[in-house]
Amino acid sequence: MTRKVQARRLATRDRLLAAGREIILSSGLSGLRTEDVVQRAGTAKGTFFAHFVDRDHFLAALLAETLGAELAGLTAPQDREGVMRSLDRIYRLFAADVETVALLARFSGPAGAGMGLDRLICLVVERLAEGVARMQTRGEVGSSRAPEVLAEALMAQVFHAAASAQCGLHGDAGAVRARADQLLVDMSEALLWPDG
Amino acid sequence: MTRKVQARRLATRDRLLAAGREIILSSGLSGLRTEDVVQRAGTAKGTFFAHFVDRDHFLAALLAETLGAELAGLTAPQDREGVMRSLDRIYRLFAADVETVALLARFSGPAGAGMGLDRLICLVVERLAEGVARMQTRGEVGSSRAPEVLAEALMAQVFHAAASAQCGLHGDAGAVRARADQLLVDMSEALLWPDG
DNA sequence: TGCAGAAAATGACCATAGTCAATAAATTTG
DNA sequence: CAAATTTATTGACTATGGTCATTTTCTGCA
Repeated sequence: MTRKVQARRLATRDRLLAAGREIILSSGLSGLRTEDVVQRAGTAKGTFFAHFVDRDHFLAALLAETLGAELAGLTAPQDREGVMRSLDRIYRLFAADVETVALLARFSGPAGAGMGLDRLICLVVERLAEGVARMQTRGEVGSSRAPEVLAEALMAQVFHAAASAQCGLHGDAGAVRARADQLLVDMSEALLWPDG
Repeated sequence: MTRKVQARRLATRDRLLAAGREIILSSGLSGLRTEDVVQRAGTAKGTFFAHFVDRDHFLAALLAETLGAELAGLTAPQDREGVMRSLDRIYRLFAADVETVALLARFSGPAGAGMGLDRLICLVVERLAEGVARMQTRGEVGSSRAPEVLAEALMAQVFHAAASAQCGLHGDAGAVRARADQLLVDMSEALLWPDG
């Protein structure tokens, strides 16, 4: 017989996540080691993996928290400038860390691992689609394509720009970043305003 | 004083790569363990890391070989159908394996790690740009955006579709894959032919 | 209340990527 | 050619993610 989840389990999970949050604050996503997490949370190693299938799923849960908080106030963009502002905001969050890019690549697709990150991305796409749809009715964006398709295509540009921004870990990082910034603008505009 | 690279070193490198190739053939990218590689190549563990900064760089080198061979015959697409054929071909290669997607996310940007994979992607983008430029002169694609931008945006769609296709490791894999396939078509067409 | 069984937690243990001081093999130089 | 120097290789060692049989704690029920 399957019994209900005990409060103890939820408390443990929360302690693990809280520990992870603290560690990330000081060491970043890449600097998080499971050993540190369980020590800080006061649990055994095995407990960690009884709650999260692997380190990446744990990080994804934390990332979803962070991004969720940052993107909570995201509203459907109203105009050209609004779209570019929104995209840039999301892009900056995504490009913050190499691990962020890797986690998004692994978990952000449709039917993701269901740990929150995928749902968060879906939500962002929906917001963008709302904005696009509204602009389509106003004739500011071509109407021959579904707003959902355009919105997802925009997200693809954001992902790609974020990945590009992180690829240049050697060489002139500033130049690579600048190129990625510009790339996002150009690609997104090409998608929504193909005629200028 | 800096002396030239010894033939011995190149031979060792080749043995490592050859070993990796064989292993991948039977076990796939994900199944490759460095221990197996060095054993098969008849070298020590340390030698492996004296040649490749980490496992991923090694895999990237091998992946570049494979993709390079597969994409050697890629020509600039001539028309609408040609573009979609090319994109689909690249997409299928990228979506072949979870590790492939991860490696591309890490190494394929501009100023990548310089181990061949990044150059390969640049080459593919150039080919696409050629095709796009030719179609622009014929008026089959809008001319207000640089062909390089459009080409890179197309690659972003391919990356995203490939990532999406791999996200659904649980659930109905076939349905997830089908969705990713369609997504690529829709997003790419929206980019090049916004008016239908 | 106490017992059967399920859920949760444990930590010793394993797998594997990656390091580095030591050694061997080339190459230059006098 | 022998010593000096640089390049290449080695393998024992570390770091860390992840497993699993065992133990502990909780829950429902007679």
